[in-house]
Amino acid sequence: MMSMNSKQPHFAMHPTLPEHKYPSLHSSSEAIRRACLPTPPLQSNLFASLDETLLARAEALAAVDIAVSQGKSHPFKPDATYHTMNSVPCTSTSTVPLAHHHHHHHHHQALEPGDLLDHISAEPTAAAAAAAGQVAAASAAAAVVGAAGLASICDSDTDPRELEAFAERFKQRRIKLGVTQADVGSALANLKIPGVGSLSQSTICRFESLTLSHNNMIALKPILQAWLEEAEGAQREKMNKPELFNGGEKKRKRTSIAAPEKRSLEAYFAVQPRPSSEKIAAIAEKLDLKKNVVRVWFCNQRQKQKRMKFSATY
DNA sequence: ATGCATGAGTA
DNA sequence: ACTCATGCATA
Repeated sequence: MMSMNSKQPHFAMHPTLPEHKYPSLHSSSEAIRRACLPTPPLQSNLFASLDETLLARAEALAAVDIAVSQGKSHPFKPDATYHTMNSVPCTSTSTVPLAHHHHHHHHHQALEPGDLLDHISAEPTAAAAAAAGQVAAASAAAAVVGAAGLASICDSDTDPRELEAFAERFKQRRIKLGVTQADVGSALANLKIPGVGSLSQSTICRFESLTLSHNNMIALKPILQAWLEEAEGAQREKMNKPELFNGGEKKRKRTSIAAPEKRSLEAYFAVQPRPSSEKIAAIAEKLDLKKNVVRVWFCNQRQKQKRMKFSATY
């Protein structure tokens, strides 16, 4: 008696449609993103296997940053770390979500010191490359689709421009309907689309602002499009009631990493986006943060790099 | 709107 | 132990 109300079997791309699957959506798109990204001038560890060097350097950078910013603004640091560390292993916050699945190829986890490349010359058109590599997606309407159909869907649905345009239209029309992002999220469950449950306000917001991965945008588009059409079609109906109240559940406390620590983390990240477990531990200790907090921070940071908005995918 | 977190699926 | 899709909590 604690979690069973909220969301249920989330939409999972297309668990009910075994017919199509993304060929190699990930690998290709990911590779493209990396190739197109500004690629920060890191890899400074061609010989430096010394963690200390990196750490020190990163810290130095952070220090400089701090000094500069505060040198003309505040006579002293705003506030030290005040992160609410609740050692409680949120195991009770089980929200029973998703049931997705994906598959990528491989990505070297251990970046060996001596890694070159990273400076791939920009490919002709990211869009073209993406279209070529990503011959998939389309969950809702993907029912049958012949060769021709597939081709067309491919093109229009994977094009970042189209996605951006759709996101814009979506928001516009959503507002026109006088519906909030949260409303949309919960209303999705009413669509009764196999494998599609409700989504949070967060996700709808991120869709509209393109702060989701390219693949995620592609997967969500048909679903939101379907909702939009439904909603506009029955523009007279009354929305559902999100009657959601909590019966004394354990609230999750969000950890807050103070600005100074955050700057340090960013400095480390610039040098080594994928620190080893040991380095993470070292960083955690230096910043007086829990190791897990640091680990998660890096994970989230990596995800951010892949979001549409900032990925130079186009 | 966004930061930190969870968990399924992988490798 | 990572990636990816998502979400709760919060600014």
